[in-house]
Amino acid sequence: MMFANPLGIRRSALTRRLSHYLTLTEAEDRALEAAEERERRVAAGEPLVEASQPIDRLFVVQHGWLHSSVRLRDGGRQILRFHYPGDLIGVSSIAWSQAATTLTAVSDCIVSELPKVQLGRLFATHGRVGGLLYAIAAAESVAMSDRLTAIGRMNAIQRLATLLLDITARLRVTAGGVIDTIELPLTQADIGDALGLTKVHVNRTFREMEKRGMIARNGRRLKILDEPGLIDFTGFVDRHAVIATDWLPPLLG
Amino acid sequence: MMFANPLGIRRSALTRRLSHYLTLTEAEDRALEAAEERERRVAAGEPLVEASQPIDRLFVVQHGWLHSSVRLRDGGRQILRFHYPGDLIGVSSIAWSQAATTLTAVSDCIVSELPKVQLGRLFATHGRVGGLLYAIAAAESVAMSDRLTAIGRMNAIQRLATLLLDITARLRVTAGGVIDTIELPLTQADIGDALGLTKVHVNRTFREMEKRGMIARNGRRLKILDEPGLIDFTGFVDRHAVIATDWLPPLLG
DNA sequence: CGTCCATTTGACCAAGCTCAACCGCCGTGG
DNA sequence: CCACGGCGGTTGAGCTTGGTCAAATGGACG
Repeated sequence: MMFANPLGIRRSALTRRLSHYLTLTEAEDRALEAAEERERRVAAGEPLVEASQPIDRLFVVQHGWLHSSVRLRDGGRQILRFHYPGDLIGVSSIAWSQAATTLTAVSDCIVSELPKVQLGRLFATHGRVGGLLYAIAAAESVAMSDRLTAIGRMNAIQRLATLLLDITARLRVTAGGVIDTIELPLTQADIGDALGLTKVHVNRTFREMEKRGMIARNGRRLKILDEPGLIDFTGFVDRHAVIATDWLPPLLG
Repeated sequence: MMFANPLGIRRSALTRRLSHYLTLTEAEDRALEAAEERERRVAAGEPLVEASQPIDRLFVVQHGWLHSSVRLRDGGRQILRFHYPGDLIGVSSIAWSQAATTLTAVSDCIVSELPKVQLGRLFATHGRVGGLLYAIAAAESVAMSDRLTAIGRMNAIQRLATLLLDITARLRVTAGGVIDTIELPLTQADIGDALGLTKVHVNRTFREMEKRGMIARNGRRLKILDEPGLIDFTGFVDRHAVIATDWLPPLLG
């Protein structure tokens, strides 16, 4: 838990995110907060969990960015997803007792621990919350399908454009307001590993997008100049803004 | 439900698959069977659901193969996943009220319908089953990460090899026994759309694998000649064989 | 026997990769 | 205070993998 919690004040980023989608009962809120244990800090670039390491807990991102990745035999790397505040991460360890992916901090991070056993308890006693977690997992799975589609069937410019649009859309969920400028803590090598491109080609693609007036860069600050145009160009769909919860049953007694 | 169910006889493929991972109580078993509604047949090549079509239910594959895919602006297609008996599909409709992907029968199929509302009820009343569904979703998400990695960072031979290994591994869950020969109902164009390759290059890659003695083909019957070799060659990991359930709480009451 | 569709093959093309060098910024140590 | 080293970004030259276009083959089925 974050600490003794007079409802509404300084809750876990997970609880805050969930109540963004669904009004939680006091009991559900308390159960969620109680499931989380001590916090950990991870400095930018440091690993939180290494692939194939035994693990019995998940993590909730409270602050900062991380990514999950895998290393290949030949030294290559694929970045699978980025994780933002409010995300429940390390989910692959639910299905097995070892981590399937490496979790690495992109910026300085704060995460809190959520033991699998606590999650199991949560599913058993607050099934509605379980259902909501399932829905969020489904949405994230679709977001990953979008990345798969981009890598499988789009050229470099479209891949990069969808990534930038996706990051912006996800940040808006947490930040609330209207954002069109983002501070990218990623290196071009990171972006390449996420998009299935080399860092050299990521660089050329960035410059090409600038030349075409799609984006403007200033250091790692990046501004999307024509978002509707990019959305049309890539067929991007925002998977983060809304999630249906109408199918969850009304509160039990 | 399939029909009135004296436990153990002719249950839904979903119930059978779940009990492969976890011993279900009689109540859980009954609730699962009751959640499913009428069955539908879909002929090979026919769509079951079209992307962006409004939908309020999921489907359980009872028999046959399907795939989920998206179409691109330029006419291209990306196949995201294949679905086999025992799979709960159309999960993207949980997060929204319309389908995110198109579901198409690869072979002649039987599916049964599972309304979202029933799923919600299942989560609320049988949280342990909800947790198991969550674990399976997590495993499938990792399997999709593997495909992402293959498309993003591997060459054509490795991509095709991992796909063949993955299909074989998944079929073993349902079929039980030791399989090294599979009947592929997919065209080479389908395989290309799943791997981010053109059908022409899929063909060349198949021939190259034959030439190297990795596989043997006879019509659409395909035999993997050196499975350990291929596993080593690709770094393949079987994501289907086992799923941890130890974190789920013991039965309530 | 003809039609349709999947598979196969060839010739040529191009997006993105590799290798290599260079730049610019920043933190560190002398 | 400045020199040095390292990392990320930038750019060029040449190459490779896989794409494109087009045509031929072959099997299944009415």
